[in-house]
Amino acid sequence: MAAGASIDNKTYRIIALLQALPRSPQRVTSNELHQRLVSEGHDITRRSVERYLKELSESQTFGALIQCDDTATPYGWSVAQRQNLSIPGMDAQMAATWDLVARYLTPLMAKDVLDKLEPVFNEARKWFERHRPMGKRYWSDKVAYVPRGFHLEPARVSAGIADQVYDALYRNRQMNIWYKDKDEPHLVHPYALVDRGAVRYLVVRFWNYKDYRHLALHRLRKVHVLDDEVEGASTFDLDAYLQEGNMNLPYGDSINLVMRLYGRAADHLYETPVNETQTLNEIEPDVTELRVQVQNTEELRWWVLGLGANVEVVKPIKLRNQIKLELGRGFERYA
Amino acid sequence: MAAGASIDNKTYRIIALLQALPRSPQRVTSNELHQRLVSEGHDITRRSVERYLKELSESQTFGALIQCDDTATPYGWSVAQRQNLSIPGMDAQMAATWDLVARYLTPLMAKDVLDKLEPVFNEARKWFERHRPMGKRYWSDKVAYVPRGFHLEPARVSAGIADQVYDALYRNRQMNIWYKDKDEPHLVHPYALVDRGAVRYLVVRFWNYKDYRHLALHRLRKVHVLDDEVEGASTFDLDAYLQEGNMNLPYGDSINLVMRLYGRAADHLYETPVNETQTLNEIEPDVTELRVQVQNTEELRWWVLGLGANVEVVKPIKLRNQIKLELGRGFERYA
DNA sequence: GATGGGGGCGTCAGTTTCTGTCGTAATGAG
DNA sequence: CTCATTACGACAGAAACTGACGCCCCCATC
Repeated sequence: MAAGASIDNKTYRIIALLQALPRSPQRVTSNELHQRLVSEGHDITRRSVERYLKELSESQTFGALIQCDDTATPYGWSVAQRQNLSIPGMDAQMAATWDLVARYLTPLMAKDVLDKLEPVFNEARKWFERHRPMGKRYWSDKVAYVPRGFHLEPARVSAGIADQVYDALYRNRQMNIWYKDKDEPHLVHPYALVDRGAVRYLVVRFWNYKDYRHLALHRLRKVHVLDDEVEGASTFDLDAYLQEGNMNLPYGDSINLVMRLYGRAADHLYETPVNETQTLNEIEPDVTELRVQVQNTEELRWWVLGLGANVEVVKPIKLRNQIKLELGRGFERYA
Repeated sequence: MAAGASIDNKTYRIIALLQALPRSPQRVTSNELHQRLVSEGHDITRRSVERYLKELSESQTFGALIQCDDTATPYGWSVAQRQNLSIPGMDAQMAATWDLVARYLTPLMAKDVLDKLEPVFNEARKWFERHRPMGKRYWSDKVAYVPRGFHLEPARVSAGIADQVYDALYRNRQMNIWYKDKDEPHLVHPYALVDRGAVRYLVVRFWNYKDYRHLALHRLRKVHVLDDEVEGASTFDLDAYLQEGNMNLPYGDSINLVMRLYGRAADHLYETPVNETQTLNEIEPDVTELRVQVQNTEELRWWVLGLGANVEVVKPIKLRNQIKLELGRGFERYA
């Protein structure tokens, strides 16, 4: 057949094989790989798979990429940690972008998630090393990323815990968890994960209970994924759940904010508006009026308070009074 | 030769070929590709390169990946935008991670940078579609990312501008720039890029001037990269430059902050500390004392002010007075 | 309008490479 | 100990790949 023909060819088989390989420390036997390729439509014998694997692992191009654990039979094949190969290859733009992404994410993301991206960052780094312009500065010495906002350290999640939680969540599996310093495990049904940057919360139902609970991921000491399915996984609606205000998330009512900004406080809003509904009017010298439709959230109050004496909330009256009260009580602390 | 043997084989040649292909809209001719492969040590005729390209572009596996512009001779070959192929392939973990990364970065990064990552995000998305569990929810319906902090829209940079600026910066090339509404171009030497999340600044020296200036990237209307080298590119030290306080960046003196937190305000600091020097003591019921060594920056003041009436700065006295003054002046606005 | 260089592509035959099959030795589980 | 499974060497037929050549077309230059 003409259609199948393109697939039955060493090159395509090898690509398929490489793509079927799992990342270490997972591994597969040649037998499993063979079955997988066959099920994908490749007409191939197991012997060939074995031959490919051996050849690839000894080749220059893939030698570092492919690992074989031959301490036990059957051998276990995998792709080395931290290694990656992309098509198309890196170029200056891409490498620079990954470099930047790494910097953006480092202060933000939990380390265990970041580790998953390591292979790609590594690929970019290797590109830089290979193309290092002689006697010149690295690209990374030319770009600085200094995020705004005060930085708190992300909570640390024990190694391996996150992997298993994600797996259970993905496959809709119940889990046994060891939480905090409790000794006995609890059986839970996981429904969703809410990432707040520094802390991740797992939305679960404990065995036998009806209500949803939130577990901070970094408080899990140990996890055991079971084979039993989560009950009602398909009917749980995360968006709705959050909108109902179940996690104190910044989903507030929509309000029409009117605020006066003094001095140069309004400058940055010209370039980085709150959102597309924003309008700015200079109502008198050095006083700019901001009108914008926003969610009335805890986050908004932080922002307004953080601007200190440079702003004055005009409307809504309720928010105005809240801010006024907060500033007043804050000032009293120092009396 | 045994060493060269592994490279002289269709599979490896094709991998090398694929990696040598640039991302659209850049493109290469078969001739250039041939030369490149030869220079990498592959012993191959141009005819074979042509054959490979044709075959690949018609194949099932790479058909979507490889593009050929045959409107003019010589043909221009490239990898399609938004397409990617990784080895090893995606798995649930990876796909989930990319999904998350995309969500982290979307509110944070400029769109033009994010577009560069699109191929990888796309690969992850395709994985989800292919492995969609029947009748079940998508992974993305199970994970929410709700970053803390108030969100402002990143400034928009015109298409193509950023690419050229990055290119000039990388290759140490002078540029002609059209800034704001000025009609004539200016000749500048670019030295570095400082990314503040919402806004990116280019550190340059104008032709003939000694001092460094900062240009907001989104204010550039047009850019033309020249072939002349930047003067003194290798001696410019970005870190030192920033430390000198040249950009109002949050590099402040190191201070020993002592602060009282009332009510539940201290709770989150137990899980997400400011940094490793932090200590927390409950000095009386509902009053926790925080001691930590931090940089005394604008960012810190925002954070403290944002916490409103729940905190009281004890030391240093100078900061205490600043905050007190700010709260007092803020409160007066509402009188 | 002629001309020439370069590029794309069809063809072909020799050679290389690849593949399935089979056999053997080794390994590990029961 | 036995048996199933695995890794791997060998081989011959089949498939594919390759380089060489030549033709035609396009475009730039004269």
